Amino acid sequence: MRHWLIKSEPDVFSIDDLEAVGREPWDGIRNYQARNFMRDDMEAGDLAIFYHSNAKPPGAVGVARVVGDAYPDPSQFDRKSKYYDAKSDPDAPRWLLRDFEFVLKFPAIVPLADLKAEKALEGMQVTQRGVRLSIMPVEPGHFRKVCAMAGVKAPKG
DNA sequence: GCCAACGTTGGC
DNA sequence: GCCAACGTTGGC
Repeated sequence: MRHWLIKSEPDVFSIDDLEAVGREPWDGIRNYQARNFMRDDMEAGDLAIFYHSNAKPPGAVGVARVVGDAYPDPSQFDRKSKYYDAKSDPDAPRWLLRDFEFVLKFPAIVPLADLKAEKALEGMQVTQRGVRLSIMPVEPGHFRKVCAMAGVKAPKG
């Protein structure tokens, strides 16, 4: 099983929103690297740290799980969507996504500043300057460490 | 709101 | 296929 980190702006879709709906298609990803992770490298059951970006403070707020297989992001064909992509061919969709389900919410946010300050998380991508991917892989040890910092037991895949 | 960093686009 | 211009991300 692999581990991931998924970013979301809480004003748009927060960990509380995921808890409320239970399961959510991760639509609107328009970056090829992030798409490739979802399409090629994720498997059902993989766990992801849910991260709030553009928040005060930004940081890790919970855990989600990959559900099911990759499939075309419907918003790319929706003319009214801000994610509409006129260049995507319905016969060969450019953007694929996965669904994520709620696993747990941390008792309190683990702020980015704390992640950066933690020696054991050295090299974790989200703490590195200039890394703007909205989906990125996380090492198993880093995943467990973030859960420990949050005061929760790392869930099993 | 600023701006550094990075990805994408498009002219050539 | 280079690279300048532009748009976006996201911390601060």
